[in-house]
Amino acid sequence: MDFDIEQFILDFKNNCTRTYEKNFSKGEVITSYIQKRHQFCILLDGSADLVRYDRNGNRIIIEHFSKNDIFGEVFYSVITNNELFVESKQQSTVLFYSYDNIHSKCKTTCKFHSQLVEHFNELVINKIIDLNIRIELLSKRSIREKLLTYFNFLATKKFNNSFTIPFTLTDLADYLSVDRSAMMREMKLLKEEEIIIKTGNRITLLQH
Amino acid sequence: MDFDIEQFILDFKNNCTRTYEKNFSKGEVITSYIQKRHQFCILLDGSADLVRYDRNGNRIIIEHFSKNDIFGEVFYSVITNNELFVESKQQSTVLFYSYDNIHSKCKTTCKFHSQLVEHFNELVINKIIDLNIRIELLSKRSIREKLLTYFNFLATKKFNNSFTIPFTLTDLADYLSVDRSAMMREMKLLKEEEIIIKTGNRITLLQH
DNA sequence: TTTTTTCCGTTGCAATTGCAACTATTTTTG
DNA sequence: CAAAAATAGTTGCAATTGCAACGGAAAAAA
Repeated sequence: MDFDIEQFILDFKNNCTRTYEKNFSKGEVITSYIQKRHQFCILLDGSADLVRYDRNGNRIIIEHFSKNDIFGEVFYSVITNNELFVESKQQSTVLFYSYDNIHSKCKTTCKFHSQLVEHFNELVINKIIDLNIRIELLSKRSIREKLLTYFNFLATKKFNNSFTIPFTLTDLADYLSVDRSAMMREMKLLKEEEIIIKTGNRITLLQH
Repeated sequence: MDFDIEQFILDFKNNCTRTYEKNFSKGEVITSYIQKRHQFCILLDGSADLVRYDRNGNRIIIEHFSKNDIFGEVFYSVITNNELFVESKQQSTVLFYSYDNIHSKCKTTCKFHSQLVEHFNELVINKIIDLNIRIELLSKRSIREKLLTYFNFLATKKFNNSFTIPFTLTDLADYLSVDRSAMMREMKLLKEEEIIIKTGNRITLLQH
């Protein structure tokens, strides 16, 4: 993101009358995308997942949100038959913002809203990048490839071959859309073949 | 799309000096997303696929484009390690447009460019919807589910239980990221179990 | 600090899938 | 039109994966 998101949020909280803050504890549903709410949310603190449950009861994690991430139905409108939820993964604080039309400026002199209109494209394009990463992961044909692609992605992001998985392993399986036990089996093999070192959620990628 | 894309393209071709048209025959690469080109393309006629080849030589079809679809690296920037290509699937005509900064208006009185800035959000949000559909498909755990989800999607789009697959079956397998022969086997089972009727590329979904 | 719940780690087994290797059919091209 | 290329359709077999069902460790709640 090219602009200062921290300052952006501060301006937002101080200047916009259409916002409110709310706390959520672990497991609570922050919002759902069943009908249009003309609202979006900024995660001020904590973490949350965008999830879907399909007819077979499988849970799919579409995206993982952490501090300062923005989510709202503008990014997901008219997608699927299934219902989408954002679930809090821990004690989280969320800033809600309601709008009539996201692309038109507030009548009032709301500094935040002008900034929003200005930077909306950036926000959206960041979403697109996230979605494309997810497609790349899901399009891999084996669990091994999915894991290694994801690990490589995390390593690149951190500029380090050691990193911490931002999910529980159970959630990682849902994110990669594979069976958890099968994923654990594959991780075990990756360890045995000395392709990775794994200590809990900390992974080190070894050069082959 | 809320605005008249046909009129939009017409204005574009007639008024903007930064455009040129080019024809492509089947199999030709229209553009690649290896480096930034500050350019995007409108498919005036024909069809094309956005594809990626991974290290194992698997081809993955990310998106399928038909008449009037817009594509360009603004939608895919900074995604992956792999190279992305747009390949023409048949005799196609493409309108190229180069820009310095997609969000700033032309210095000249280019009607097209103002329209573009105005409608860019819509275009991008349509992209997001496509990407989400693809994620939904890829996140299904079995070939059967992927096929049925895709078929349901096509049926919904056409308001009809009968529809034509806009891919060759070989390409459909790449789009769903599954082995072609395994997909064919699954289709055969779906026919035998009288869940679908299949005549070439024409599918009818039967109510269970 | 117990108790409860969630998460991790494992394994046998059956089902699904990918791979390879064909033939048949359709489409394209010289 | 004939030859070549692409696509469709099959099948056996091996590898991978999902499912189910555990026990143990860790984290959260009481």
